Amino acid sequence: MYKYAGIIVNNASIQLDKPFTYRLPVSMYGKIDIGYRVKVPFGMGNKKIDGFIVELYDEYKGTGRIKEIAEVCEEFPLFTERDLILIREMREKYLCTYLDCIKVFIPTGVFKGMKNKRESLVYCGNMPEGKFSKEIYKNIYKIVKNNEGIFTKSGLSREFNLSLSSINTMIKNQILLVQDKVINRYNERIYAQYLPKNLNKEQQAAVTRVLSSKKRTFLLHGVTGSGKTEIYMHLVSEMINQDKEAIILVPEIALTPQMVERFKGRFGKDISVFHSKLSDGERYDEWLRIKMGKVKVAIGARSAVFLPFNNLGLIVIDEEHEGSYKSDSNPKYHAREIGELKCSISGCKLVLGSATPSMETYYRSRKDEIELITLTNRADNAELPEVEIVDMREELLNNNKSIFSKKLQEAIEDRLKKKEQIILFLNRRGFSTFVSCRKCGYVFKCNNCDISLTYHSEGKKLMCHYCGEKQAVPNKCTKCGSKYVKYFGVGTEKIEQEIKNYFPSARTLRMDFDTTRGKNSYEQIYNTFRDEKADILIGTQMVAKGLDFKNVTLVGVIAADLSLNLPDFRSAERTFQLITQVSGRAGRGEKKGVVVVQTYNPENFSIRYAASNDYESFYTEEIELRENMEYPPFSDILLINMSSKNENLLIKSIQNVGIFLKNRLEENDKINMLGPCPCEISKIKELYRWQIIFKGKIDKEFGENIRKTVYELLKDVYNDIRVSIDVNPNSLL
DNA sequence: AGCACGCCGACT
DNA sequence: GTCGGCGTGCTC
Repeated sequence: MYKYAGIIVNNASIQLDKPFTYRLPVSMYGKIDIGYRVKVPFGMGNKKIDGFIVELYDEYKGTGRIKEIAEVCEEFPLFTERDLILIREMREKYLCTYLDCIKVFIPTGVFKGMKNKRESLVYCGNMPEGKFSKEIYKNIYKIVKNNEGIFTKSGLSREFNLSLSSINTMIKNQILLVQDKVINRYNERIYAQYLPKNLNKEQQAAVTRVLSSKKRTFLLHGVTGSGKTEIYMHLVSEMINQDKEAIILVPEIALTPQMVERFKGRFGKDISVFHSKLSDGERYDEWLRIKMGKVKVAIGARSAVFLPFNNLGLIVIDEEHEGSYKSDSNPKYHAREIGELKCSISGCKLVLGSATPSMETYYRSRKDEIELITLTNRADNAELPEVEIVDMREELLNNNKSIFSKKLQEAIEDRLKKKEQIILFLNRRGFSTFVSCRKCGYVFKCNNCDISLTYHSEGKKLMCHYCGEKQAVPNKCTKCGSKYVKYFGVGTEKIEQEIKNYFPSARTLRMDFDTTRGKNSYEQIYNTFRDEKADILIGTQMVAKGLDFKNVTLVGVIAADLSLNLPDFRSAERTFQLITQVSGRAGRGEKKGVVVVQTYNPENFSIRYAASNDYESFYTEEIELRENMEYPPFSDILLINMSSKNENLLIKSIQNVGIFLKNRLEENDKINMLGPCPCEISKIKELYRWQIIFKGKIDKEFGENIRKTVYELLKDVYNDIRVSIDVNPNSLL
């Protein structure tokens, strides 16, 4: 019989990141287990705080004084022993605390004392006799009889226009009864059915391979439009047949309405949808529904990978190359890595899908750690679009100073005439992306960040895209006072204006961060374009993902180089992915699509191979670069980022850390240290930013060492300096 | 992270 | 002689 428990207390301090031993009161013997939440007295004041049970033992051999657990919070554990394995792994891998890792398994509602929502529903009681035989009471009774247990008192009075006081009188005399019932906060809408489609041979083969192979992880590499969603759905159906459960991860649930609609339409009440707009209560209810085994399938963004299924058979990660699968707050996990860990712990399967797999994943499929399944055809035999690269330097030589090449202009005109639709992609919002003085060259910068300001024509303000600060439009240079302030660089707002100049009759829609801020604005834009009430959709990344419009036959990439020139080792990969993804929006119906890619680097390999839809060649060239430079997948990167409002203190502190770690690294020739140096973006929201990068084989021992050293060295300046440690970060900016 | 303890200066 | 400033160190 367990008499003692190791408990992680709910306190975010790293110094408390270890189990504390508590005694179980006799009344709790045999009643609690790993994963239970309890209240424990903690500290000198014995304040009651939350704790989570991570260990259980029969006797206590230590010497310190021991306190007793005060109470158990829920009658069920919040995480399982299997989850605990994952919690331990995550803590070591991502260099964070137990508590960070525990919290991802638990909906926030639990900590706010969230309970099941109950409502008092009205039922019929004794027959209305005596003074209740009056018509108004009989009428109420009849209505309740027809709607027993459906409405609350106020609901009845509202829906049927009944007198609330009459209802109350009837309740008092037990003509009507009231009973508490747990209700689900989640609104159970019925969705248009989405029936299974017949799979083509390739799709069928993919399903069979996933189900029959002994391997656990699969990469479904299929061209855009190859029908990966339908494969996922067949796999999920098969799981349900086997009485197993499935999780579908999508990059950003708000941007994949089609995928969500299809899954809802197919799996109806068996599916749970997690999106960021759910309230704490709704989230808690859905979480509980899954825990109680009432739901078979969940679809959601990266955190859905932690949902408490009991008999998980399948995890699908769609568009696995997407950056949003990496968390940027602690634990800084990657959903793909969690998926794999989960699969090895519980024996389920992991299917990664992408038209443009990440270098890491494809590399591993080449080494046969992952089973590669390739889909070469579009599902309903639609042809891949034809892609043309336009050299914008030549446009300039031919005296075309517009942002549209001649080719693109002609193509737009042609589609407008044919009443076909167009998507124009530019990975930058706003009107002009920087404002500069022509006399002295001064570039207008944000006061709080090391970022040049973007001019927004809506609102006529200069805006910082990092902190959101707005400045009035300047009429003279802040530095030299000259009046020659000019606007440079093109954003989506400018494209929209230029389209209006060139094609005044065209109906345009803009889809970017600025136009999708409202609650349903994304859906509105999406529906308007789908219903063909607009001709041209202009947008940022948002238009590159998942959109499936049959009438789009032209996609224009306004400036393919933008993502290429970022000082980040993933910029070529990102460029290839973006161009491929956005090109895939063209020609999804019966008509063939055309893509025009405008660039100043037409010979760049990522642009060239994206245009020829040649993933293999892109991979071959890029992987060689990665190997030469020792970047992932040939190494790990550990990023220590420190920031502070106090620049001097920051530099002093990080240099101190740097010297210490450099000395410690001398005996290790497998790891390189870069820095300390200022980050590429050296200031954000008044915080100066510096970083140290480690490149090499980062094992758990080395990671733990770094973590301890950094926190130890910084403990005196902890209030003034923020530290972030990120293993394999998304970017190094 | 909190919170109590403790050791100094300004005040009734 | 007391109130309260925040530096220090511990939390099963």
